[in-house]
Amino acid sequence: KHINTGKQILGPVPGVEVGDEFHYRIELNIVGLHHPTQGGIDYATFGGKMLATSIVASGGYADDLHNLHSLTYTGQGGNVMHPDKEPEDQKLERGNLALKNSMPAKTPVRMIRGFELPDGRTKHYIYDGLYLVVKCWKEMGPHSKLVFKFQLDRIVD
Amino acid sequence: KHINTGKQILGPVPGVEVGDEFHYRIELNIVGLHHPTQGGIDYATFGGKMLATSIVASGGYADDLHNLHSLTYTGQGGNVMHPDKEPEDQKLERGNLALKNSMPAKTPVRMIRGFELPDGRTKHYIYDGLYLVVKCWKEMGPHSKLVFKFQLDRIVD
DNA sequence: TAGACGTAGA
DNA sequence: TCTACGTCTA
Repeated sequence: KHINTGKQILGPVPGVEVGDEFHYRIELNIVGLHHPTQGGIDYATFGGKMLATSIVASGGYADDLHNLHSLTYTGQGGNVMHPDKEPEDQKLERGNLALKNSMPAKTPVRMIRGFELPDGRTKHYIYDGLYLVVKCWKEMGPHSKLVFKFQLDRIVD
Repeated sequence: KHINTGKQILGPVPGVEVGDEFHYRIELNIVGLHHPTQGGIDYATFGGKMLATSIVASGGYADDLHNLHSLTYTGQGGNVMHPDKEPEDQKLERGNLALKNSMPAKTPVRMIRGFELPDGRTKHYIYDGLYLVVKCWKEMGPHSKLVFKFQLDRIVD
């Protein structure tokens, strides 16, 4: 199997097929599918432009899984994951900025879906192929703070 | 290689040899050497008595590595690892209690040593064999709070 | 539900 | 130095 070179790439990762299953986030890093061990959005700069390379949708945020080929992904930040901290507006930076740039650039984003096993406590991850960001907008979250939303549709050959 | 059955055992783990090297804490869990993914002291109840099964010495606390066959291990708790929180006396509970019980019980404790690679940021782990708790005491830590100390010596055949 | 000698990347 | 859709056990 392909071993992560540390270099960021857009599109498919050699040696990883759609449907491949992983047990831990660190495995996604090792094979080069998705580098952050906790962060949901991976990105890098290509030709001076920050673009998203992959996202993990594992239920941490209020994503909307329309069907097997389209979903709405929630941006990061704003203390959404920290109920004890003060909620804030999400900012157009880091992963959020990268996902926004990926829309006009029409660059592919690797999708990894996290899911709970029947035991109800173990989580696994499946590589679900390439998607495009087709829409992005801001909306009011449950705490009356701004949250970014990104619609991604599967790339159909 | 042996796969973790979830069951706690005292002494050697089948399939793991002294000197075996691991890249991640989760690997120690998978092979059954040491179950907590962050905690330094693993323990379980055997015949109604809580005993330590393994410890990881990776530099997080102020341990004292006398030589390759003996070291002083610092107990857990007291917010030692949380410089932003208020320091407290460590309590004789959980891992600390298990290590204390292991001394009169003379039961073996698996030792895993963590060390930084030459790159100065990556950490690996080596299984260093079986030790006995030969001494335990309390002392005043740098914040004038009580800290537990445990001296462990390698079991020599 | 919360604590724990975690990890990688910006 | 800090953030991040972690991961395990009690």
